[in-house]
Amino acid sequence: MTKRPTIADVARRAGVSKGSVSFALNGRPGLAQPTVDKILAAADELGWRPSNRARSLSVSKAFALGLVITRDPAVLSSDPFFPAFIAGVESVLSTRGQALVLQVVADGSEADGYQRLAQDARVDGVFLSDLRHDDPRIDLLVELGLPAVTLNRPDGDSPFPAVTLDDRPGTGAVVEHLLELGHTRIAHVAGPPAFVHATARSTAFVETLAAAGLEPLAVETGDFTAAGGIEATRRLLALPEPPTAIVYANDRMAIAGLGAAQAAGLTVPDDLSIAGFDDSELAEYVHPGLTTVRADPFRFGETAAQTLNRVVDGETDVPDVELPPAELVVRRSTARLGGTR
Amino acid sequence: MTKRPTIADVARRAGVSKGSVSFALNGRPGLAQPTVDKILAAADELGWRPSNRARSLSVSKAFALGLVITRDPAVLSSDPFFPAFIAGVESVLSTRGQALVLQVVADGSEADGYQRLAQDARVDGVFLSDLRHDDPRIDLLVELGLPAVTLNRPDGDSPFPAVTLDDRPGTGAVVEHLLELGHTRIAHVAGPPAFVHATARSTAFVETLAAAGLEPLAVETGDFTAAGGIEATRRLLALPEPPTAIVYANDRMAIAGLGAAQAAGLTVPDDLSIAGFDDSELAEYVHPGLTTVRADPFRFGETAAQTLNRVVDGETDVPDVELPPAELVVRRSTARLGGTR
DNA sequence: AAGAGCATCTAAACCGGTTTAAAGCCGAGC
DNA sequence: GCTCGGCTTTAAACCGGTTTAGATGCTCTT
Repeated sequence: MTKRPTIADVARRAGVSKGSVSFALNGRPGLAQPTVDKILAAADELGWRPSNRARSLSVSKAFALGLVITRDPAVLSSDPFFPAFIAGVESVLSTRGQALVLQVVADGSEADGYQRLAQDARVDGVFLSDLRHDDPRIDLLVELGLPAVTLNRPDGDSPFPAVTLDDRPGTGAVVEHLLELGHTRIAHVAGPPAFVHATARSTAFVETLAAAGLEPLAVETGDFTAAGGIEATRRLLALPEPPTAIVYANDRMAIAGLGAAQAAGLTVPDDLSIAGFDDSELAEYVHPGLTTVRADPFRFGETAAQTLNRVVDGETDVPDVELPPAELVVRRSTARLGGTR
Repeated sequence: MTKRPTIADVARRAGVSKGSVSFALNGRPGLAQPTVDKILAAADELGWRPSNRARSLSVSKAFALGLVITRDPAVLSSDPFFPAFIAGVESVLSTRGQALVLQVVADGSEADGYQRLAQDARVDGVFLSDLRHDDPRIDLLVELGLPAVTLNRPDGDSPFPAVTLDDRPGTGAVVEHLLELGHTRIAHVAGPPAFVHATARSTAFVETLAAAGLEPLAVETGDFTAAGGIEATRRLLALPEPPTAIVYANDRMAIAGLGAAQAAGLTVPDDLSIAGFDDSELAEYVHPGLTTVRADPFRFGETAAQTLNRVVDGETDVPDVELPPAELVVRRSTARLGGTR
């Protein structure tokens, strides 16, 4: 823990000027090869690593990306998406010497989070997750001049590239799977309609049914939490003509719904088929195993980080990236109506 | 998005020197009150906020704290601890203008994470989570000269303050609860013995039974994941004399175990009582609701951040902080042996 | 009236890099 | 022999703050 060497130490040792060291390190042309070798050797011997702080100041970059998440349990909490997404992001950042700065903000005040990250100039760009319809954060970020990448495509104009993963094929596959099993009274527990991914899932639900000439038995709006899943399920089961199958917009609501159905004396899947979305860890292990839809949040994070870095690096017209759609995972929670399958 | 004002702009506007502005901002003595007012007014009019980067460089501080987590699903994934913990940490940092830097590293190479944070001088201190017995990270951090706070108390010597939350009373309460319900054949599914909190829970389990003159029916080692919970549960149920109650070291394993028991044709709690640890979101909503133990990870994060900041601020001999122990939450997954309760 | 003492403020160095303008050196060309 | 131009290299400015040494001006002693 003696003081770390500075660029001046390296310069002195190599017998050159600070500027030359900087040039050598950054691979700038204009230095003779022997000089470069000499400098790099000296740097190596001293174990010198350029100071991020000094670099930050002189090149006006933070060498960090930011993620703002709300404290809202509907978004954060035990959502399986974020941990894996973050891991994917990190896998890219660590190779580039960048850091990930996390901002957790109170419900509804996400704007403050971006404001802080921008004002403090902590990051060079941010991930825009849990995109909403007419998301005000887009204009905010434009105003703040903070580069961004959106997770999913916003409905309005956006100057930022989008990394998208189409939820609709997965949801459609769930519905078709249920149709094949003979279900016709199918209900949906959606997420809050403010979220783009929530409505993508619910419209896919409705449209797939429509393509088969059917109408949804009911669409209840949940809030992606387990508690919301319970509530919505109870309402559905209390209908005069209850559904024989329920498609949930995420696993948390589905697992909670499974519990509610069992608590109401129903047997899943004999009396009621249940499907989720996310393929969270527990989906495989509850009883019965939950039929669900699996995406790849790690890759989502990876791709989002790469894309964001392209715009941070000054590239213009960075194209959107479309990830392979989520796919159906069939387990025991869905079965032919009224019997073992 | 015009360029942000610098301290020189403020100085010019207030008709003073840069130094004076710095003094005024930091509340240093030696400036006449009217001058201070004048400076602050000028800063306000310009909307000036001192640059973190410049400050970082000159005072040699990062104004950020770091958290390293492994990509290992046993630690991360849908663990309900981290999201809430992080939210608690943030609640402290945001008031001090600090940022939280996250490092996600591959399994087993946590050391690299701290190394990187230290070498890049990204943070002023780190949280040491998922403490292990004889945790090598402590010596590493000492060597790196990076301040830290440990979550739970390490067994060896440690120069860092510890924020602790005693898991033993909670686990003990679970066992006593089961004893009161008449159980005597009680098994435990522990976490990996390398973790301090895993062994704390299992020794509390064993000791509480011992105090009642009983021995554990069996102690299986899980890995805190749902898959591990399933495995351990199957082994226990396959015993010639299977347990009538199982105490799991966390909710994920418990919920998975619940599924395994149901899949094996058992009715919980009639045939088997099950208890978890964490009170994760789903615990309340699975069927039957999971008896578990509730801690307060948000407060844990808050306290850890405050404590770490004290050492970062240069305070010596920062005392350990003991949080109120986790408490028992009784739900329907535990019942009197062989009957409705 | 001069020096001491104090409160107030400023100039300049400093943190550790990057970048620009210019200087030094070399052989080629006339 | 001298100038020119290209290749290397350096000195110094710069990023935007903090901090220290010292300048300034004022009152108070004596």
